[in-house]
Parts: sequence; structure tokens; C-alpha cells
Amino acid sequence: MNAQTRKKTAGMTSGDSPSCCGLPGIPDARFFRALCDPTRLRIMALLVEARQPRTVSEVAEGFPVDVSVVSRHLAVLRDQGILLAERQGKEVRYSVNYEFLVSALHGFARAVEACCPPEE
Amino acid sequence: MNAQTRKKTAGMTSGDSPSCCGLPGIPDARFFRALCDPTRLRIMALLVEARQPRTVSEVAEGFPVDVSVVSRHLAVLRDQGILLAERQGKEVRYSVNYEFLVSALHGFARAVEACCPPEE
DNA sequence: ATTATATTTGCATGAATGCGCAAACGCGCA
DNA sequence: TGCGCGTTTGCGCATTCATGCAAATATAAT
Repeated sequence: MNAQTRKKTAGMTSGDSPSCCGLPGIPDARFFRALCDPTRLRIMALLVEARQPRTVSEVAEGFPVDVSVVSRHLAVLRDQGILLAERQGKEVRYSVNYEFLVSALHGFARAVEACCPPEE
Repeated sequence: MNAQTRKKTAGMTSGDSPSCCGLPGIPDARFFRALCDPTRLRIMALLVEARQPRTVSEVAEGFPVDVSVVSRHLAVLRDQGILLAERQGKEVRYSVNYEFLVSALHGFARAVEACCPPEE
């Protein structure tokens, strides 16, 4: 069992925001669940700014929590397809899944404004 | 104390996604926290599809949970600026704050892709 | 094979959260 | 003023979640 296909294999590739709620374009609650923690969000900011993959240890350096906690946070984001993970020797490098993340955000925004434009 | 300014007065008007994490454009964790519940997300879908304000009772009709629970969910979304609330007599009508929501989503997406465009 | 380093996982714990029910509150109306 | 309807809030309960620590796993080097 490698690093990317782990639990629910929720890793979707790009333009498929998993619709819940019947309304297409609205992501699954688990998508937001992955982003709703302050620590996880700061990890996201770090990886976005890094612009390149970072190991678990590197990410953990910037945080006061245990490495295992950071590892778990990264796994949560990876399981939702928001992060990508690849082993390199004994390290695992995490990076932002830009395509999926941006597509999910735009898809949600489009669904909202397409269904309900106030006036224009 | 009226319906909109309630707890933390987190109700921001439109284009100001409250940056956490130092990286501007990334919303506060509480923004995602408000969207990370399945019921709340279905409420969002309902209000988006409705295209017009809905009372608490009207929203609650479509859900198996108690009215008080729906009221709390609506309050959570309102406190984050995602929903708008206005009293009309004894009823309170909730509607989607399109400007804020879409702006927050696009702002996040822009921050991500601006900081880290894979290739283009 | 043994050791060392990096990452993940099991377990316990305290805090947060969703929920139902009942009571309180707000508002219109007789 | 009192009543009824719609909404919110207080409280208790069960579940989820973030965290730390220790143990397990994975991989490389000796």
C-alpha cells in the first residue's frame, strides 16, 4: 500500500468536484472538513508559498505540534485530493494539488453565482 | 441586538476575505468550519437553489432534524458572513451572501494559483 | 542483520460539535 | 394584556476531533 492510495481513495484527479447535496459544483462536506482546522490551513499556506514539495519534517518545523500530528494533518488533506504525496527514499514529499483545489473552488463559486446572480 | 450582528460580528460585507496564516486570500478556518457539516452544506444548496430568502421553518421542512438545529446551522453560516438574515415580522429570512461567498472562494483560488502556477 | 532516520499508526484524553427537548424570546394580533 | 406562531437559547448527551506519546513501519546505510 503506497502513500497516495490510502484510505478512501478520495483522490480525484482534476475537474471533478464531488457533488453532494444534489447541486452539482458544491463539494463534499469532507472537502471543507479538511480545510476547517487552523493548523491544517497554515500547513496549506506553507505549502502554497513553498511552491514545491516539502517533507513531513520540513513542514513540522514551522509548527509547535508533534510531527505525528502534522503527518495526520497532511494525510487528511491528501485523502481529500487537496495534497499530493510521493515517497522519495524514506521521506514523503507533500505538494498542493493545484488543479483539483482551484477547480473545486471555482466550481463551487460558479455553482453559487450561476444559480443566483443578484443583479448584473 | 438585531439578527445580523450577533456574536463575533464576523459579518464582513463583501470583498474582504479575512486572511489567517499570513498568506492573503486564504480565508479564516472558521469560514471552512461553517461549511464542513453535511447538513449545513445541504442547507446552503437549498438556499442557493431557492434564489430568494427562506424562513427558518421553510428551510427546516426539508430536513429531518429539529427546527432549533436548523436555526443554529443558519446562525453559524450567518456569523461567518456566508448568509444574510433579515427579520420580517416574526419570521427571519435567510439568503446567500453571494458577493462575500464568491469573493472568498475566488480570492482563495487566486491566492493558490497565483502563488503556484504549475505551468502555463 | 543491525542501526538510524523518516513517517505513520494505536491509544488515551480533553475539547469541540451536532443533536433533541424544553424553556425563553420576539412579534403580530385579538 | 394575553395568546399564538416563529425563532432562538440553555442544557444534557453522544460522537467526533486535535493532540501527545509511544510503538510500529518503511527505507537507506553500515
